[in-house]
Amino acid sequence: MTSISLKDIAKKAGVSVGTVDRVIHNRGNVSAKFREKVLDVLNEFEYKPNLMARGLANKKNYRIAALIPSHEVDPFWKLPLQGIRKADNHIKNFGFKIDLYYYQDGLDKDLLKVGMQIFEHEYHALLIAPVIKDEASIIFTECEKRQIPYVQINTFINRKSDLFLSFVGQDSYCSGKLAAKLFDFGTQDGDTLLILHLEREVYNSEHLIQKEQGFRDYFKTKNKKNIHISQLSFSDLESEEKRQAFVSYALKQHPKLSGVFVTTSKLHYIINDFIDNSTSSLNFIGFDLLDENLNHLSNDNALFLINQNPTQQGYLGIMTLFNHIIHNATIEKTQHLPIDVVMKENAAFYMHRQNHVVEVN
Amino acid sequence: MTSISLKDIAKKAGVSVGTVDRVIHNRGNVSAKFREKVLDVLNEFEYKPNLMARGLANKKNYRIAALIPSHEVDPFWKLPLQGIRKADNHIKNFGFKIDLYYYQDGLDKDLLKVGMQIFEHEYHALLIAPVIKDEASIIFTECEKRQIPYVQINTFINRKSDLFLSFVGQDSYCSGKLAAKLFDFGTQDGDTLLILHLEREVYNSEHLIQKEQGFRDYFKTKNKKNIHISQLSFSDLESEEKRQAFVSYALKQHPKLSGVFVTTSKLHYIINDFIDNSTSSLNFIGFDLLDENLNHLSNDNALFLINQNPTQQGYLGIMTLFNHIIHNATIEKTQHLPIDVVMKENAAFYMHRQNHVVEVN
DNA sequence: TATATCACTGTGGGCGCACACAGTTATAAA
DNA sequence: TTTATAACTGTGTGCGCCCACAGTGATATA
Repeated sequence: MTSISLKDIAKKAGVSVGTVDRVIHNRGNVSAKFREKVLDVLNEFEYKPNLMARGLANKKNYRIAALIPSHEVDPFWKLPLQGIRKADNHIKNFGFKIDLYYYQDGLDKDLLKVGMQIFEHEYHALLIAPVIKDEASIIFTECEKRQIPYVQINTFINRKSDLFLSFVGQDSYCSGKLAAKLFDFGTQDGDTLLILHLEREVYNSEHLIQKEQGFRDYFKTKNKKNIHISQLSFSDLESEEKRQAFVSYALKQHPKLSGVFVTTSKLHYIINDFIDNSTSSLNFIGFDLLDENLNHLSNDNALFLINQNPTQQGYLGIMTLFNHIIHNATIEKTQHLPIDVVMKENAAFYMHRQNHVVEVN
Repeated sequence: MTSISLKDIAKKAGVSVGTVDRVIHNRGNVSAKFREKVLDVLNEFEYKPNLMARGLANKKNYRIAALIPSHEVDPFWKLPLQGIRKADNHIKNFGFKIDLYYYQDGLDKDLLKVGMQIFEHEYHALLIAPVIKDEASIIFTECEKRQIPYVQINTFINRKSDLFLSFVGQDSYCSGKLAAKLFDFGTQDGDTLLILHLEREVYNSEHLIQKEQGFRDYFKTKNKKNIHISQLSFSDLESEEKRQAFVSYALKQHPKLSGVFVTTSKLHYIINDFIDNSTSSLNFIGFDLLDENLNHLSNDNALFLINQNPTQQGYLGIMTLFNHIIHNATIEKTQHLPIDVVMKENAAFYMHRQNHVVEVN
């Protein structure tokens, strides 16, 4: 009934627990004969260490660095941070310590600068949101040189190294497709749909490109309603004047506009400008359950928000590192989170979702 | 840095660990003076027991009974079962053992008969899917007499007892509203929408009533498109002849029918009959990610499936009992799971969702 | 032969907690 | 006063594991 213990293994193999321990941890100093014997018994009885006992005895400390954009610049990053904190709580009693590093997204070279500080300390693993590809790549190279395993969240940047354990995030292409399908369902013949990137350097942001591609591809395969797709970029969100100018321009350019697909969490910046300036009614699809966006949901303005599960991204990212370190588990290189379709009617259920787990403390 | 231990508390309170232990577990035999002192120190330092040490030391065994409909009758119940199994894995090293009891839904009094078998053994808690209200109520009464705490999943039956810890499931009313909103988005002026209950004794199934009510209430508050709502029930799903007859009748009755809302997971039984017999194109909304339903999603037929998160229901239900027993945690009486809107484009992400947790073994 | 070195193996303490049991004091009864 | 009883309080053991350290032989060196 009760699972097999180290001592049991030792007895069955005719050695002491110390020897079994040495075999399990590859500490050496074990004769080939015994080593083999122990390995056999270990296998035969499918020995699984008792993690509670291990955790108790093992005073080893594992340190993880987490590098994400500051939530003071973009409130979106509060959510992954929450997930990281939750994971921290769940694993801290196994001797894990997470240090947070924030970089200013938008401030030139800040990802790189803050990232390099990490290497001034000894870390066993790194969680990173590699928003800026070029700078992140330098960090990755450094990790690989120092043999530090890492997990990417939110943004995927391909690396060949074994130290790149996993990407945790959304499937951007699919989310674009999904947005298109929703609009297709609720749009009249001959209408125009606008893809709106509210970021600089779109060409350098793989996930935005993917979303647009998915959106376009959907209508490439089926477009019975003869819907017209357009695309614009704009990033001076803080200036009301410029926003207004941009929106009037966009509306003038697209007289039959019926829907706007904003590819980031920044729909809330500009939705009112569209509503105020448009003569006809518009549908909106944006991303992420920020308070700012949710307000518009309850106002019946934005029809759909696509939830990228950012909190889960942080949580899963850390847990992936934990499982790698503790269990040496094999891990999927890509861990896609669900693409939740959120409307006024079901938003509440996505807000304070619990992670019911075995709480250790 | 490292969290505070029993011994620390003992020292600070000027007593031995035994006394602190007695206070914590309310074992009595502690003078009022010391009891208060220890309680103060406990509070001041926010003592949290180390669950690893506790788990190691505590050889106590907890037994949980789980009573759900057999998945041989309705494949839906495979999903909650999966969740229960997963939870079992996560907590078995804390000395928890789950025994499964299956009853035949539809077989008269079987819930009651199988349920009463549970009381032939000693259980610390019960998880139950109380599909049949009258029979389940007798089980609840027995639990209350024997002081066995229980959690309901899937179906909610209100009880005043403190032993009724929580209901884990969907908010049926909201899911009805959500279905209405989706149809509203994609429906033309003057169309008809049909609410379809594919069950017997609808009047006795609270969750079906709730779904219908939510659906109707949505259009009560806003019906700019002047959409007509109708309702039908049908349950002879195995007979092709009767299905055909029913569907022709339904279509004839509703010439402007554009959408069908099936309130259970049984959309797959009847969707083809509708498609084959209808001259115009129809939209469908149903429940649950059964393989049978998913096939239709990928065929572009059923537009939306609402996911009730049945696997999570099983998982959360067990974890709720676990947390109650181990942490004596206060628990929300109602734990609503998200109402996921599932389309062809995001279905895959809901299929094999992981629960990343601290795996103890 | 005595001694140092090496390769290996077993032993024991301790992680934080639960619980049985032994020890201590106060109170009531003889 | 002595004894029995009750009301406390402290001590010690073990859960399964990790790891430092103390052995034990065998072989090489002085």
